Amino acid sequence: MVSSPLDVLVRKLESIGPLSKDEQKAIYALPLSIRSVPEHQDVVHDGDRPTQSCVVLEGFLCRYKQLPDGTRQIHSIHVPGDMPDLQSLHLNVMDHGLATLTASKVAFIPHAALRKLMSEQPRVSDALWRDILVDAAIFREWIVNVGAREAYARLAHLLCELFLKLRAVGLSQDFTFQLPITQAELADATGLSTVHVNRSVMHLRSAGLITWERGECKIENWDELKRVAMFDPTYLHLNGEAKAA
Amino acid sequence: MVSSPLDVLVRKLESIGPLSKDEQKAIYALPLSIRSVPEHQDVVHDGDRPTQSCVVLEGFLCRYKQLPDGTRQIHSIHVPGDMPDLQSLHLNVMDHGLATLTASKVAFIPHAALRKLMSEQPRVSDALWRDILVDAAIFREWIVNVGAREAYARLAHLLCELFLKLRAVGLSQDFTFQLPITQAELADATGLSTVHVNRSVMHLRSAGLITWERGECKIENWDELKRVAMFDPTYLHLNGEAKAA
DNA sequence: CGATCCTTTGAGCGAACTCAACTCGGGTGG
DNA sequence: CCACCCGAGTTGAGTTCGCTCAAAGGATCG
Repeated sequence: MVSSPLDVLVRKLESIGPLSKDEQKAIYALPLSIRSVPEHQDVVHDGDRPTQSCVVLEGFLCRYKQLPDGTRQIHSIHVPGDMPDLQSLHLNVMDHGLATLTASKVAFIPHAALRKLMSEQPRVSDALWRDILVDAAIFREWIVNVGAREAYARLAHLLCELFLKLRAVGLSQDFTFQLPITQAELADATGLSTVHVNRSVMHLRSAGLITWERGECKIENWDELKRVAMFDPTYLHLNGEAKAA
Repeated sequence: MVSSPLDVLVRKLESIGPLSKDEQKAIYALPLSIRSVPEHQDVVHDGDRPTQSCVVLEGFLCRYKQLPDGTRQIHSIHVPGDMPDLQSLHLNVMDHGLATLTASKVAFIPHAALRKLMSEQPRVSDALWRDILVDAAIFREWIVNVGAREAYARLAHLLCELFLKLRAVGLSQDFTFQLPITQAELADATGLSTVHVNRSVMHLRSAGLITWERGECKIENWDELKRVAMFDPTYLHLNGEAKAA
């Protein structure tokens, strides 16, 4: 059993659909440049024209836009295994920023190597495309989240999603996962104020749905959390085994 | 000059990047089944497993989700030239519905024919992928819209986007375009109540930014509308000529 | 020429916001 | 080793944006 920095990427892709040993090997053979990035720092800037795409190896990243009036809206949170700027392969210019939420380790892969891989390994290509499409499905659900759910349910939904994403790559046991981000960042992700995020988190705690201390979050009542979140995991398009709760 | 029902699709794809005559011919050669759909009717249901994808030829469609509590959130509005369920090519199950907002004409293309086209015409394949990626970019902007903009700016932004999308396929002259949808539908798209949409629309009118009568909308002050909307068209990834305002 | 759907307006309410202060824990330097 | 400092979390009070409920005008169409 080989161990590669890209194991987590393979696990992620396999959470959507299986890959053969050969296909996995082709992924492991990708040329990488690995970089450690401190917290709260841009990995890719809005307006950049990247020539490589990145894979999250460790830590949490987010994609965001900053409006002229100063508000920042986070529109996705990325965990190990994600490729948050894969779209730069086809869209030349970044229409948003990509930043670390926590100190992270990120692998960069030149576009040329990715294109070569995708043309030589059509099933890997399919897997990457599916990944992008699931990403888009998550965006859709986030529109629903910020547009249609009240604060309490909105927070609950975000936690449901993060939990399943992390578990799919083996980063959660017993309904427990690392959540080393601030409430202000949750606020930017949910379109709420920090104060109101705090009140909603307190409410989730007092309702016995979660605990969250020192960056570790535990879901204490998964069924009830899903219910108040109106959470339907279909949009994550996880395969069977990953889906079973 | 041939005229094909898919002209509008070619125009749409060319608004993102050019296509050769051969590539256009390959698109025109796609097998179609064209269907007229009355207003307010599902074209594809949530949970479906489509074996074909569709192209909007005439009318307005939307993608939406319905929550258990009854609220409907629209997460995209589609105009002629759009392929609103292209993702079903790679994601088997629909995680949302696709419905007409107005009486529409829709062309269905079997997945098999699309796959064949995409394998034989790599540049058409690229164009379709770019289309999907622009779609995802629009989702991201909608997250920002419902999450970070106040009602007035939110409506303004939606109008800016619709205008540019319609103009890109030749469906707008002189800042005028058909907008035959109800305020209740705008409410579902913006995460606002109908009443508040109405007040915001009235405000846009009284500020001299738009007129909107009998399904026809005219932008009276494009610069100011863009400004109040905090509208930056980068995310639409339109090519140069289409971008020029 | 009702019937119906959409828009418009009024009034009161409530969820979420802002501003501000206080707490707590961890880090840092004197 | 302790004082302090800073960022994050927490809590209170007042405000506001957007919501609900309700009803009155248009438009459109059998």
